[in-house]
Amino acid sequence: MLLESNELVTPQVDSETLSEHVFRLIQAAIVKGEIAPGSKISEPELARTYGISRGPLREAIHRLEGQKLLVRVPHVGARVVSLSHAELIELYEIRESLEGMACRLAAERMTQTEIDELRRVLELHEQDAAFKAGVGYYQQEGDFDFHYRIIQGSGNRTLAKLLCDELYQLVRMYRLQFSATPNRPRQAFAEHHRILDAIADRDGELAELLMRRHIGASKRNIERHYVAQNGQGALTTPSKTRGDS
Amino acid sequence: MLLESNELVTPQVDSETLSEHVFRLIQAAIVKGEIAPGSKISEPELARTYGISRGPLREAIHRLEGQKLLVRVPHVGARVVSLSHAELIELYEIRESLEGMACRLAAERMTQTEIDELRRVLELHEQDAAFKAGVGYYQQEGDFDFHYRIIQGSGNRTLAKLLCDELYQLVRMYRLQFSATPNRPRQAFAEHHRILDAIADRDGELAELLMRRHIGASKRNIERHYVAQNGQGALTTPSKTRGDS
DNA sequence: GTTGAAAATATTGTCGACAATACTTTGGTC
DNA sequence: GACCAAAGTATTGTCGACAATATTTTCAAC
Repeated sequence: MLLESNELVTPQVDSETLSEHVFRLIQAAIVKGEIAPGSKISEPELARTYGISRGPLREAIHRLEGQKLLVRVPHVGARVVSLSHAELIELYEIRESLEGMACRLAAERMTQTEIDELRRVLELHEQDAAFKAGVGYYQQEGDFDFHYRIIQGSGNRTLAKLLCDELYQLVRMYRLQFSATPNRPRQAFAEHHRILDAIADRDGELAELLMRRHIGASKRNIERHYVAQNGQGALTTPSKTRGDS
Repeated sequence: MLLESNELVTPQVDSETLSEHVFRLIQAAIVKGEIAPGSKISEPELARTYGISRGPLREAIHRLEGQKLLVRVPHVGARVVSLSHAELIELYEIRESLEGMACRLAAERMTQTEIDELRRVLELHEQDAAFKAGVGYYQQEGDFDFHYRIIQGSGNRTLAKLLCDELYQLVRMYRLQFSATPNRPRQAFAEHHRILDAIADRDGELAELLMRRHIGASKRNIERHYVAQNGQGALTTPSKTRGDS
């Protein structure tokens, strides 16, 4: 009840709509795990928390539902999504397909300077990865994310919006859990490098193939984690800020 | 069997939420072209039209925005989306990728009875296509749609929801315009047949390849239409049933 | 006649209150 | 003690009204 970690009450830019503002706030809270997966969304409580009325809040909730971050049941309420193992795999199959296509297009359409920048991003990662030597190489935010740059480089803005603005919110929710696999970071880095080479060669077909294998490897990595850890059922809280009952 | 075709005006099943109801109503109206692409959505007017208050209507609008059927500008209002030529092509690139993946998965996972049913659907289409002999072969709704069946057969429910419940609304909006291309129907039918054969052979790789080429052909068909018709700019109202050429 | 500013109008954004539905608690019966 | 029913409580769904912002109209000046 007394969790007052909110520096968020002040809508500094008031040109922005309240609904829009609270939409992004809740979105971030869900992705970061501050609101536990599967937990119920109480409209009166959230309205009090953010100091707004239920009107704009409900509009935000409906948008969040569209982004698949919430699941709503009429007359009952909304819960934060909690992907089952199967659903997470399904999500990765979609990524495999979509990012494969993005990578092919990027190989065909990226400018030379964009490719050079991408190489620099990878070098940056290498230094960072060299530090941690095995653990924690995982995609930074925005421009520093290898995948993000390629998707943008595809030139397909609709695809980019779909991947970066929508599906990736879900992906990020569950990414942290599996980042600490022994060899995976090094391997992922090597795969990134080979993808970049294919793009630099303007070999769209190969670039797509490599990207699909890259994401397929991540998928298998998740599957391995799954059989290792718990037997079945839904995945539980990726970052437990608090226990819920 | 007497059936009522006017379940629109009266929300007989009041277990359904008003917002949900009007959401589907407006969605259908947009897809059918009853509300012209690019036209402004007036909240007071729509509220009067459907006999509801602005609250639920706004919630529906926010969901529609998430489905990319509306474009909203804060403090200004919402307009029905009007895809530019480039955006329509981008949409088909996404379909190419996603339905290709779906087709591969379907080849691997569909049951034998599902495959048999799919063959029967195609035979049904052949009879119908034989009638019209060249024009008008274009995907029926739901279970009778070849693509729909394959997507469902992929076993990836997340993918199926994304394709059938969301992207396809947009696709349907613009599908009618290009249905009357001379040879395309026959060719499309032949392509469907080859895809089915690949699925029956359990050849996922080939099935994916063929599906991608199939949708790629549709894409090129659209591109051809575009250069033939108008020089540039956004596509205009697909609503009118009569084909203008 | 055109341009620009200011008033008037309309539309969107937000709120609090009420109705309808789901959930919880209470109490009674077997 | 367990199970079921009814009252009570809480939450979601809907509404009408008001505030804030955009758009249109009016009208004066050049």
